[in-house]
Amino acid sequence: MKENTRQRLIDATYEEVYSHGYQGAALADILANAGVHKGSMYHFFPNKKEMALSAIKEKIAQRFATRYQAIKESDGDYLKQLFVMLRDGNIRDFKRGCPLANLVQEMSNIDEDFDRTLKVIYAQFRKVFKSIYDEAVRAGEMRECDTRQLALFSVALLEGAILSAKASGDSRDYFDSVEMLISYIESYKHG
Amino acid sequence: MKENTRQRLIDATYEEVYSHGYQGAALADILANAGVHKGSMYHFFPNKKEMALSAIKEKIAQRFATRYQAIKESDGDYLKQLFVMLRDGNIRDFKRGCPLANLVQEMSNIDEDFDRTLKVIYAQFRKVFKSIYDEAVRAGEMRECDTRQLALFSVALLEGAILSAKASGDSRDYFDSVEMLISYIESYKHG
DNA sequence: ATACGATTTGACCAAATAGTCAAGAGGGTA
DNA sequence: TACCCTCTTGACTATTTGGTCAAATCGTAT
Repeated sequence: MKENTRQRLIDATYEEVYSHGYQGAALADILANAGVHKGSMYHFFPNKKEMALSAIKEKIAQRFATRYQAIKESDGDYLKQLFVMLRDGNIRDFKRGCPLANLVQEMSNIDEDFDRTLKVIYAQFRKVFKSIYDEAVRAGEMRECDTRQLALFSVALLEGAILSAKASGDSRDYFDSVEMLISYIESYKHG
Repeated sequence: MKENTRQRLIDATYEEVYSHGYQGAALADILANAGVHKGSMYHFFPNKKEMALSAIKEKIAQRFATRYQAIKESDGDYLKQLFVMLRDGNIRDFKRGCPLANLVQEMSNIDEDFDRTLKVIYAQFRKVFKSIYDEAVRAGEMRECDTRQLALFSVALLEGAILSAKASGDSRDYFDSVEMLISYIESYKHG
């Protein structure tokens, strides 16, 4: 039962924070959705902030890692797989945007602990992209280039594309942006 | 005195919301910074939300409009001017990020009134970019292309670049991203 | 069965929050 | 001077917030 309760809290916290931001996340709602009482929550976490940080670390980091790590660790067609993933609208929630970007925008300049935590996750995110490009270069799918820069550019555009769709309320803005990114990356293909 | 008070409230609200987000903006702090008493504020605005929406409209919209409008309405070297602006780090606050993006991320999926207001500003933003590219095409600075798409791509990357710098705490991420965008746009130059 | 640490319960608290309001100050006009 | 409308003052309220705590319960090992 112990791990169950803790996990329900993590899940509910992640959802609440994703939907309303950290500052807008009401502890009462988290508890109601998790079906956990207040005192019980304070048995597992010292306060709201630590619980939110745990939820972020465990949910977002893991999500990014598994999603892109799979591509990196496959045995070929790295770029093709990356493009499939970028084009997949089903893994995105355009209404709510990017969980990581939302939190960076809201919290990075407000709270040091959030800042530290988000820095790590964001760096991981970029690193995974770089790794995929490194593999692609090694496999001869694209020519030698500054993969770190390309990863930065890709992540920036990806985040901007998600933001555009959220701002306009039109998911086509995401797909159009991503399509342009893909054709840009394709210009790095062998040739 | 009347307009003075109102303007101080708008300015202080904008700063507070920019720094802490709307949900984290404390009315008490806004009032203290503006040097205005509570009842006085409620004479000018019906509530906190309307005051914030007014601040957003008046400050952000105007800011974007004037900043980019000037380029659009100049008489040549459109791309060159745009690049100068993009490269200008002095007009950016990398710690706090983009005032528009911050609010979109925080509020678009939470509150309809914010959503409507931000949609308008974001559309304006993209439209100004498109207009600059249209002028550049007309002036023969770049070849015919889908300027709407190019504007979308540019704005997405710009917002992503600002986010990257905020997330990593390193403004070079912004400059590097923007440099890549510029060289991409230059590939549209006549030839 | 008993004991004991890990969990759960829900009432309670202090602080902060946005918003209200009645009284008054100020300045212009008749 | 008297009037009136705009604006200001600051005390007050209702509500929500995150957080505390002591007592009850559960689960398991002895």
